[in-house]
Amino acid sequence: MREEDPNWFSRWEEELPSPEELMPISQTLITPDLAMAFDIRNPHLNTPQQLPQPPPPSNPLPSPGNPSHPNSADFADSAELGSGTGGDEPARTLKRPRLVWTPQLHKRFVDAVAHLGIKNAVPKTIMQLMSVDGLTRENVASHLQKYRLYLKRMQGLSGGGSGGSGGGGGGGAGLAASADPATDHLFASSPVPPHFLHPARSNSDHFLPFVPVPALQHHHHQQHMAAAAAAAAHPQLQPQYHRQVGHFGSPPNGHFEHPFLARQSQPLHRIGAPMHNPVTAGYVEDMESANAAGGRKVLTLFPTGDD
DNA sequence: CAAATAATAT
DNA sequence: AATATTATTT
Repeated sequence: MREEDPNWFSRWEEELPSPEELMPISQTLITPDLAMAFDIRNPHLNTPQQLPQPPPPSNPLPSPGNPSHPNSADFADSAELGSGTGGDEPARTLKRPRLVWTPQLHKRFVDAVAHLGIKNAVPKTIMQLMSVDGLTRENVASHLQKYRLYLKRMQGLSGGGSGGSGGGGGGGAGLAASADPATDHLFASSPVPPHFLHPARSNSDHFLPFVPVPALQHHHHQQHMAAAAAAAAHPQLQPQYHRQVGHFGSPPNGHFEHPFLARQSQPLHRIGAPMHNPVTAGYVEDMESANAAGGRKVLTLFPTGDD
């Protein structure tokens, strides 16, 4: 029932409404310059095939790496924003879009945590190991907080079973049984390493996990979200995308620079990670566990084949 | 002081 | 409910 159209990719933009269709409102409300600066475009261009992955909030290009579209420049002539308020430094109060934790992203998250061990699994380290462009420490921290609650919740109802859902949707994944559909969601989609649930005792914690974070470089290559999104979402098809880097650091002011963060490359494999427990290896590393793990049809990504 | 965690806000 | 943001602790 799925019309296989491997070419949809080459014409995905054809289905999109014309720029003029979705542009007017934004510029009516705010100045065009500002609109452009924020890259305000259609908030709901969400056909059955869109990229729900806004992790790279940097400067999403209005047009993908498809030079076949002459109108990509459009209003992008951009001179400089003399936006009344004496705009100058890029240190504007920019707000990056909410990060959406897709199953794939979460998978990477869990992988990182698993490899680090509960003890070393702190936001900063996790973030570094994930090596996902645009991911901030706060993003991870927030997610981690919720993830911990999730783990706790499960510990609470371990064993009890007591009728009810039990195996959830008949998943049979063999791993953590979900309490109920309303309680898990994302978390249920990724296999939770067993040792997460119990105080992994016999575990000679290792030394530093060695975080090979390449030095920050000052490049401002434009890479649209699709790349990063697809990359983060498709660890399997992970091509070595470029690593665009903004500047990140700690200004003497204690203020953050603009949110143009970037870090990438470095496929999370077995680095100097504490992965030795036979039982631990029960979970998969890089595959569509989200889908395979129990017939759960997650994947918020585009219809890359089936659903 | 930076980072982590807890608490709270959107 | 899912993330962000702030407050408090380490």
